[in-house]
Amino acid sequence: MVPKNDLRPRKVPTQPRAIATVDALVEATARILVDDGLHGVSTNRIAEVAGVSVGSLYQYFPSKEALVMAVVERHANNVVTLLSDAFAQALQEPLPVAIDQLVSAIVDVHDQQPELQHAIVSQVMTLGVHHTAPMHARAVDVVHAFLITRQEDLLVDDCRSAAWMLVTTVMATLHGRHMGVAPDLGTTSLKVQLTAMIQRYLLPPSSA
Amino acid sequence: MVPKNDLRPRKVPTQPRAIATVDALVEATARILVDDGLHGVSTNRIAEVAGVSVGSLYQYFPSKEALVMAVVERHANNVVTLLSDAFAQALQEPLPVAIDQLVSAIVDVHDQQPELQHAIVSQVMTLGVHHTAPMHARAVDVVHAFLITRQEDLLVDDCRSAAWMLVTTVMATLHGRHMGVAPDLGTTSLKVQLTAMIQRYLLPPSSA
Amino acid sequence: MVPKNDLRPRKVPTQPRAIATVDALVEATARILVDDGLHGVSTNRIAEVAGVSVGSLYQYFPSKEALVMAVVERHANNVVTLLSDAFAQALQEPLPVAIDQLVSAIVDVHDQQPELQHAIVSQVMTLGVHHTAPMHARAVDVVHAFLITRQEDLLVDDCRSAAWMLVTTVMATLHGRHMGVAPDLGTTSLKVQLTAMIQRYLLPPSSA
Amino acid sequence: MVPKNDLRPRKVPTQPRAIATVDALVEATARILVDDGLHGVSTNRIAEVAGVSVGSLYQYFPSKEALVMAVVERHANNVVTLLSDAFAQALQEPLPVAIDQLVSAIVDVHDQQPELQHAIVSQVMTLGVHHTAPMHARAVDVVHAFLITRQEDLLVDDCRSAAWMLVTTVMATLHGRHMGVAPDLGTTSLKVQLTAMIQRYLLPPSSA
DNA sequence: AATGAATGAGACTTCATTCAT
DNA sequence: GATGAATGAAGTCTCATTCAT
Repeated sequence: MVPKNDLRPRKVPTQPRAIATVDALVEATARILVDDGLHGVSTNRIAEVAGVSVGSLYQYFPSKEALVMAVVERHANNVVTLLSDAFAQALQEPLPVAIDQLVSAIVDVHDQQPELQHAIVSQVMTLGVHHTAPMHARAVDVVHAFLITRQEDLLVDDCRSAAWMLVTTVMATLHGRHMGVAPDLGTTSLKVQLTAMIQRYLLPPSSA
Repeated sequence: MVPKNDLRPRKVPTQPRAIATVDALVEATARILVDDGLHGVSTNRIAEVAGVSVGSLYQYFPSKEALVMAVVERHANNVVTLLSDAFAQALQEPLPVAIDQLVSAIVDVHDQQPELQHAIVSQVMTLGVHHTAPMHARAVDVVHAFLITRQEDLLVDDCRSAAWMLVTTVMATLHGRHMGVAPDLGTTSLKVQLTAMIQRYLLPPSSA
Repeated sequence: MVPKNDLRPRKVPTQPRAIATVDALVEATARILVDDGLHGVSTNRIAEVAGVSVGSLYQYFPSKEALVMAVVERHANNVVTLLSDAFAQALQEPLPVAIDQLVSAIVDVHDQQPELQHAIVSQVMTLGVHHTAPMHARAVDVVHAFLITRQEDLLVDDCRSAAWMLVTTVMATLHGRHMGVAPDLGTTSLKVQLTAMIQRYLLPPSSA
Repeated sequence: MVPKNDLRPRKVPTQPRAIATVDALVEATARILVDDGLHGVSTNRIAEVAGVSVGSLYQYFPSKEALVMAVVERHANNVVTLLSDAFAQALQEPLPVAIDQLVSAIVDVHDQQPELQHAIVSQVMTLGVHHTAPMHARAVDVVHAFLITRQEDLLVDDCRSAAWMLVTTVMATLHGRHMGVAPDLGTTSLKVQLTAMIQRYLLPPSSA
């Protein structure tokens, strides 16, 4: 596809005024992404919504893609922060409980800002998967590490494949919910189904 | 998001030459989609690649989006056609075998034109989910119908939710493969994992 | 400096309407160049002056530089055409007369469109010498060829250096005239001085 | 062309720190001019290269053009300083020797900073000749004065025209050298040719 | 005096779409 | 029917300049 140039911010603001500007820009980008999709994102529009001039935008971001990336990263950091507790606790629990708790936590986290969540997933791929793939890979690594520590209790032998399957599946169902696709499982229902699927996939029948 | 105007073709070509033109246009659109992503798709470019004038393009399609939609539909039809046999046969088999065969068939079908497959999934969502959602719904319906006929053999009680879970999961894993995400399961491995997951999800332990 | 991308026209117009458009564009560019200098040349302005839309401009030229280049080339062709006669005739004459005639012809040619002439020389260099250098080189070659055929009558031994000196000198004086520099030699005066300088430079005292 | 507003520096720095700032700014401008041409010169860039803030730049210079002008003037002063000795001495010598010495001195001086020299000549004209013309005129005046004192030994009658011819010719050949135009005379060769041309132009055959 | 954040006009360029031939 | 020249709104991005701190 297109080997996108450089999506890193141009400079990190230190003065409070500048920080506010950058914040407003990222915020505005997220808003537009949610309201109108990637299609509605334009540098002029972002600047306008942020109440800032285009010039300021380009002082901190090299392109509109960089701003979208900033939104993605900010969101990813939120998610990671929110999940770290759940992971820490799950390590202490017996597997069936751990799975239950983790699924629940993940679903809850993604219900925080569902529209942004969905916008990111459905729109950002267009910019080239290359930029979101690392996050997916990171998630796979985390799950993989978790599975290995419990391998003796699991039905699966290939932990890596299993980790990949789990991450992919969980992600997909989370995002699928907001696609307006019937029958649009409710939060509870989704938790139940996901937990069931994962427990049966990972654990021997007796322990579930 | 954006309530897209009208994406249906403007008129159905009857003369052979006209049919060839329309074909070339859709083909060209697919090619560009695969090679450069949605970003590279422009009406002028399509016309050029198709070896046709822009004017002709607008004689048959009201907009660029309509052409992309035509690509999607053509692909969907291909998939449906290829799968119908597998489904017909699976109905005759005992459930575990049926699942095995269906998973295998679906994976194989999606391996037919993986780049186009991926391009469609990763790029087309931007145009608004509204247009791809119906296909997803259709798939859910088919699976739902299938599950209901076998309900007594299944572990699940809510067939609708289960159908949704299955379609979403299968789709996600199929598409995930082409995202360059580690560890990139091979065809066989994917079939094994998917079959395992689904069988355990649907069937009581004894029958698997 | 800057390795300018590609300054060649995008496509050659064949339809009369298109030819008129391209003509108007080049003409407009020349006008602006003369009136306001390179500084005043902008694609929007060119299109406006040409009575054409910007889109049309970009249909035929990849950039504003390409248009400036087209102006330069058109002018160069004019000059070459106008001079070829003079050169043909000068070959028949004894050297002092030939020099006289050639100098006279060149000065006259450059007096045709002095402002354009000046604009080109004073403005176009900024775009990188690379693009005008070939013309200079061509001129040097022509003069070199001429000198060699008469070498036995000349005072100079290094014809190549002499050719370079002559071209450079003649060019400079021609362009210097329009720079508003005192005392701004008149046409006749310039011819006299140039002829004198060149004849004494090239010919032994007796033959001048 | 464009009647440029006011290119004089805004205020003369007196404090050492301020002097250093101004110096750095002019120096930076020259560097950029040489490296990237006028095209690369922007106030922000100048400030950055000079290690100074844009604000400071505007404290001393009213515009970007003013800075470029400062570069030109600084260079011109250098040249004048370096040449004054040569001129003083040349006045004592017999004409052929004087010409020889002067040509040699001028060529040497221009070989000092050839890139800056070339950058100034090829780039600065775009800003409007008006600003460089005075320097040319001053040069013509100096040469004119010189010629008049020796008029009885010269072949020429119109000293003013001759002075103009000489300055224009010498300048052109000096600058032409750096234009990458074949055959790119070497320093010695250029001196020889220039001396020859000028001596024969100015002096009667017997005295050369 | 110096800083550097902010501004915004304006330059460049593309591309969906129309329409005369 | 087909063609492709023409259009111009809209988007991207830069850069000279100001001004509050």
